[in-house]
Amino acid sequence: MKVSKEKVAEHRKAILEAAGELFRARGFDDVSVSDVMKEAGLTHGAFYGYFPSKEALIAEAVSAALAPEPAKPRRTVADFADAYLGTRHRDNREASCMFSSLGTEASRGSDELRHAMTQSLRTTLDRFTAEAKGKTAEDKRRNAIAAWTSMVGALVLARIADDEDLSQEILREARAALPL
Amino acid sequence: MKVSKEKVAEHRKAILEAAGELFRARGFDDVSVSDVMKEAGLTHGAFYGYFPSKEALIAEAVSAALAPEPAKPRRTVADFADAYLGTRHRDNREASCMFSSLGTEASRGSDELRHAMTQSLRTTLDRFTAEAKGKTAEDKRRNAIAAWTSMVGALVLARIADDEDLSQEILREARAALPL
DNA sequence: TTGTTTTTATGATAATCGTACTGTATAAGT
DNA sequence: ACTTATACAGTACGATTATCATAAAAACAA
Repeated sequence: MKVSKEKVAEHRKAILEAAGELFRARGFDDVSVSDVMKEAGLTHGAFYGYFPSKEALIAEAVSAALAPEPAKPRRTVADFADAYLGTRHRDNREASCMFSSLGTEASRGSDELRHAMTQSLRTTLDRFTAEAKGKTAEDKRRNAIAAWTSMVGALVLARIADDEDLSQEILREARAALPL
Repeated sequence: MKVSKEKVAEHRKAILEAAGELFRARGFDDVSVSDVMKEAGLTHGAFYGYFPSKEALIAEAVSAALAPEPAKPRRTVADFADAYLGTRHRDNREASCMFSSLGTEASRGSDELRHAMTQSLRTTLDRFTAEAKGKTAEDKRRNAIAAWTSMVGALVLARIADDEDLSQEILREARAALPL
């Protein structure tokens, strides 16, 4: 049956949100279109009225999840790093950073997906550069790159480690070493 | 037909090598058992005489690829870092580091897979600690963690970036900032 | 050497699952 | 009242994992 334009907009948003969370929690390949639609409260068949393919959904869902929320109060990079390298963020995969949850898969993804992530990468590095340690602009930029690469790598490694002590050590020491 | 014991050992090794390369190049989910067997020069049906399941293959293939080759001459960590953060390594996925090529997928993998990678992680951190900057043992360990997390993160991000300049900048600056 | 047993590779097949498409009922929008 | 657009259920098609019967060669014993 036909639904109102508001409902259509809600459904589209629900699909994107469900996809963003499920992909981060389980990866692109282990989440089916049917899983996403179920999570969004719709049936499988309705999907192709919203997106032409799963690949298109992936690109859009990641873009949507990377877009900064306008209402969000601006934190300092140091506060952001504390939260990023915390066990809460490590364990909350469905709401976590795209780079650390889907980074290696994304590098093999579509051009659209990689482009969206590259844009976000630039934004993050610029923000980090403004608050990084260093006297010259070059030093700040270098430290921003060192900080962001270490944060992403630390979260990836902390999630692989099957030893809680080692996992926490990685998060803690990576945080302490950040040139912020 | 039956084959000689030597052939069986060769076939097993070929399957593990093919799997290791294909998984790194394309990810666990986009490589089928049939793909692996074709690459190994065998047919699909023979697979289950060697491994009980694809999941078992993943764990063994990753373990095999992580095991250090005995014949390999020992490089310094600094030399290793130069090669690790080079474009050659970035572009040679099938022979590259497991953490940077399959890290986010591995974190969602089987216990066996994560355990094998954790062991390798420990070994790498110990090796880095011995050559890291720092006066105290704590400083060295912290810098080893900072270095390894940054290296893995840098390679992941450099592979996502769809802009060659940005990708190279990440590799170059991450290398320059390493506390080695 | 010769016959027997054991083991492996093959090709076919079963069972399952995923993506994408389609017809129909139904409700919104005009 | 009429047109349009959407959700649903069902289906087609292909791909994937795993199993099996058969053929064939190695391993072994006499």
